Amino acid sequence: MKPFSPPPARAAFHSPLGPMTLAANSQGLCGVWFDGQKHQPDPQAWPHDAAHPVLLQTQAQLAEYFAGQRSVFDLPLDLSAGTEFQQTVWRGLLDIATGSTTAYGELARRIGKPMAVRALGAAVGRNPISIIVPCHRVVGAGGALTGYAGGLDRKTALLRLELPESNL
Amino acid sequence: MKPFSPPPARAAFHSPLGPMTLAANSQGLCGVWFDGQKHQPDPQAWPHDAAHPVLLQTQAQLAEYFAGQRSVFDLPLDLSAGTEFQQTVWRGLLDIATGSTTAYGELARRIGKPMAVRALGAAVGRNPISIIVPCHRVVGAGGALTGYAGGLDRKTALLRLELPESNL
DNA sequence: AAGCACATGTCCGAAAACGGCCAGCAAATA
DNA sequence: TATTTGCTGGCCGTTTTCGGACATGTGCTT
Repeated sequence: MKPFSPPPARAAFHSPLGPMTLAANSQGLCGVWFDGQKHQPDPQAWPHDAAHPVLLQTQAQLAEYFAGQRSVFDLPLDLSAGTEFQQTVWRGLLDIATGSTTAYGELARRIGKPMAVRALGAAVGRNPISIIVPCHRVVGAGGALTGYAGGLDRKTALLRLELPESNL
Repeated sequence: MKPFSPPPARAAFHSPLGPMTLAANSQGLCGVWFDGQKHQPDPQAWPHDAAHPVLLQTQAQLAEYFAGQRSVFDLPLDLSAGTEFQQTVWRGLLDIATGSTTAYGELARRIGKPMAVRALGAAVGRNPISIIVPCHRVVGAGGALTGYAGGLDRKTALLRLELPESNL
């Protein structure tokens, strides 16, 4: 049986790219998903709690982000749901600045596992905290947008939002 | 991810048959193990809480039981850790009166799964709440004490305690 | 230029192994 | 003959094991 972990809570967020679900526990924000995206856990799994402080902050900062008025998030995050490798990858994602992109291979090198490129791809795909842990900023070696759990359309839209003058 | 489940707590109990560990959550008692027995989860997994009301009641009732002054337990139980089949089996165990025994095959018939005798044996062996869910009262078809997660010695001792005039 | 093999960690489904059994025989006792 | 003792095979839920598939990139072969 697993060690004790505090009760989580859930709230909704309506983004320009569709409805989303947010999740948090006492450690911090632990989930941000586009409803219906790949690998999303059952949203009913946690009790709804519109008053959770972290969820309120998240809603506010996401709204600013989509309005083009925020490029850095300031929120407590809980990534402990992932394996050690996954957490390493996800923390690596946090170092990719808004407006820039990084290739899978480059990121693999950066976390010290240059050979685990493909495994890294899988880990990126399971990132539980969309947008805030910016998995959408990882692209193929040639610059191609190779995949996104929320759908390539959304990946394109997010990058376009971050780089208005780009030619996506 | 699993549905929300409240924080558990743990306490110790010193029985005449050796040290034990008790565990409870807000739903009720969820574990009673002889320390070191088979299938016991890591005792450190939960925080120690000597003041938990259910644990206190359990300690009191177990003490009375070992003193020969209690044959029926009155405690809230949480069996939800098991699969559906296991829970059915465990609930079946609760119907075996103190001082009596039942064969594996008989119990299988009683829960409506006469063919699942062997699967039932496995489920009985994983009973998380020793003594109070009386898995020690299940014996082989010929009356032999075929197995016990806490060791056959303890099984014998428990039955002898419940049936002083028996010839075990 | 296009195709293939390989490296890596995790998840998921399928398949196989494993029991706290028991009844039916066969063979070994008395 | 009348009891034991021992092996065999089938029962079924759970656990364990195993084999692919992946949000890729490099290097070597056609």
